[in-house]
Amino acid sequence: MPKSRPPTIADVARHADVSIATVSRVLNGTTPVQEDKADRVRLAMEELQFVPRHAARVLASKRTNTIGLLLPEISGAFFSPMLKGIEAAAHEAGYDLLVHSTQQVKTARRKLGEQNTDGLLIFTNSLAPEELHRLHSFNFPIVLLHQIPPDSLDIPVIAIENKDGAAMLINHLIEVHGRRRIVYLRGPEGHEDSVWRERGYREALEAHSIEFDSHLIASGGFDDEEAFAAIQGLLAAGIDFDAVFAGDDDAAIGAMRALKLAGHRVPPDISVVGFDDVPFARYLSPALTTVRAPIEQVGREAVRQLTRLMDGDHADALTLMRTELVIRESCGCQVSASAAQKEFSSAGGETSYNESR
Amino acid sequence: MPKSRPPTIADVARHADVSIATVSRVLNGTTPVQEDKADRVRLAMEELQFVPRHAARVLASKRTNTIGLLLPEISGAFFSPMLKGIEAAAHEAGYDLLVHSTQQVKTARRKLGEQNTDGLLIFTNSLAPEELHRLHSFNFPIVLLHQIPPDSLDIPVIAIENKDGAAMLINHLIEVHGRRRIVYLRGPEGHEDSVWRERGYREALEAHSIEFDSHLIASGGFDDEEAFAAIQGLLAAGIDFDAVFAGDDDAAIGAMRALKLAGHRVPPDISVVGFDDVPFARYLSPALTTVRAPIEQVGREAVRQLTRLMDGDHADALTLMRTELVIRESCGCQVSASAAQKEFSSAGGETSYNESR
DNA sequence: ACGCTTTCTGAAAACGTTTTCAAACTATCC
DNA sequence: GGATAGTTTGAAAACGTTTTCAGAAAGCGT
Repeated sequence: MPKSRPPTIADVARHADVSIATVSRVLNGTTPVQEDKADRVRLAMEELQFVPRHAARVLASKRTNTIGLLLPEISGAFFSPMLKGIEAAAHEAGYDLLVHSTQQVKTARRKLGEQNTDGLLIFTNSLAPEELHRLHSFNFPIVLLHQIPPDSLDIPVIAIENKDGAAMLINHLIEVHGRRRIVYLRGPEGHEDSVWRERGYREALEAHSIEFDSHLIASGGFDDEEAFAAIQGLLAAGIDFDAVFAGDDDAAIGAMRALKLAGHRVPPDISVVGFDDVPFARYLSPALTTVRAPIEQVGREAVRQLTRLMDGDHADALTLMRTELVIRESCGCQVSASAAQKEFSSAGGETSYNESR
Repeated sequence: MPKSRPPTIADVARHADVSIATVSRVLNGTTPVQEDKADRVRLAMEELQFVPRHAARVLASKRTNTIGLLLPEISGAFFSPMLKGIEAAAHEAGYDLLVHSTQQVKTARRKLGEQNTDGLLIFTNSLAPEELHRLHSFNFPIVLLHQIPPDSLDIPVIAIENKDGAAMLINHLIEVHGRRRIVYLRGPEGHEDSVWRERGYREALEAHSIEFDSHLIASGGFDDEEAFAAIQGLLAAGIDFDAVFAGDDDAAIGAMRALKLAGHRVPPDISVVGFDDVPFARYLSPALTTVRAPIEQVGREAVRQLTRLMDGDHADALTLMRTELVIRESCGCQVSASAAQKEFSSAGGETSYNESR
């Protein structure tokens, strides 16, 4: 007997001498089935190595059991923990994960939208607003990451405390290290995180009666090369500054590099701080002072809200994840030996430090 | 007229006054259709905002247009470029990407295997050998990443030149820096990359008539914490060594940290080298000497081989990606200003350096 | 005009599940 | 003992495409 085609539910039914409906029921546990029959079915499935055909289930049940993830691009140290959180949470909730990086928005629309996914996780800038409108118009489950919905659509959002985080950083630079001319390196065009961080930056300046100086703003693109170039530009233009708040940790690297190359000492001459606390931040030298964003948690939380939506429940309109100041050395602090030891041996919080000036 | 349910191909057919078969044909371009009819169909699709239902297509056509990616876990700096390459290549080839991290192998089997995916990309250790056997037994398209198939099954493999890379590194440590007692930090249990790197390590020692000493082998787990602990263990045990070949860059970080904490200077006292050249490697201090693995390329190549297989063509049994020695400072070399400059301003190759001893 | 290809087209049969509906049993209660 | 309520069950109808098959229309050489 040639094992020609993979077994279907009908084969299982025949083999167990029940109807296909019964097989389906033990498969899904939708309706009780007599124990002996159920056992026969399970045995048959095992023997035939039956694997349900996903497409058929989807077609019949109208549930895809899949969630889609839309991203503008996969890159940076930021991405990995994020995906890890999303994948783990999706898995736990019983969903598959379809990943789409949308250099070209068009194709994404066709494949992930509506019919082919039970819900969508959408990262900043990865979908055009009109498409968002369309999906939202028929209540398709969506959760936005790091992006407030356009036109105040009521789509749930997961974001981090950018403004507060930035303000903590700037306050520290001003209050502890006496910095007053602090450069801010913006992130990519239209990136919301960057906008909020700038807002925190400005508010912190204002709270200390330091006038905002637009010469101190440059574009670092959340990218090491771009930040490098930006700082070189500032230096070449003769702009005077004593600290750099890089848009994120990647940009901080570029900034430090440019400063060192130009002969400036970081931090005694110029402080540099980042944002995110990606894994390598603590290993730079000087170790990077930054703000810790709970990236993996953001991913998990996004899935949690999305599953609520998919279950027909109500999701929180806005989930703002707490950020936490992480003092290391690049701001000018000297981390005490014990604190360093503590950070090094466990990945725990690091709050104890000594001021250097 | 209440817009109750999403439009189907039948609605489009009615709207354009053709049969559903014709709609299907213009959708897929399988058979020529008269221009005017085709236009009517396209118009109707546009007006009705028709989106083909993936599940129905899959069911009818028996092609899922999806490839699955199986990983043991999502983590480390290594992962991001890899996924980037895979996603991009899959996208270009017209496939969707389903990502599964397989802490629990069972579920993965059900959802990704055979029927629900056109092909599978399988990363080291993420699938049990018997399952591999089963899939292979009916010619299911599979490509293995960083893992030689068990029992010499003829499943295509993408791997990197681990042995040569490791040997280059060790040769450099011996020949240029006169190191002779070189620690090797193994990766996770059963990780093939680690095995090959160790082989390169041993061969390089042998080529220089240095006897292999098992005391110099420890387990670093491709992980910064584990490597940290391993080096501390070695130090505590009073093992004498003058260099550390960490299993990968993450482990190198941990090693450097442990050494510094114990008061050893890296590199004058002890050289440390890594493997992979993840993005942050150049930013450590001392900047990490390592071997560059073309991670993103590995991902792209894997997809390329897999698509061949899925098209029924023959794939290359083994694709070995070249690795490249990247000399920086942690081995003891002093990168010249111009070389550093070059590396810093472009991400290009960095081969020029000065020896320090 | 007449057959003979060639090109397009529509009806209808898959594809493999879930779900609805009603029927067939089994208890349970008076 | 009979009626009623509650379980389990199977037949058959979706689900929305692709694909096969045969027929209609159109071109073309004579």
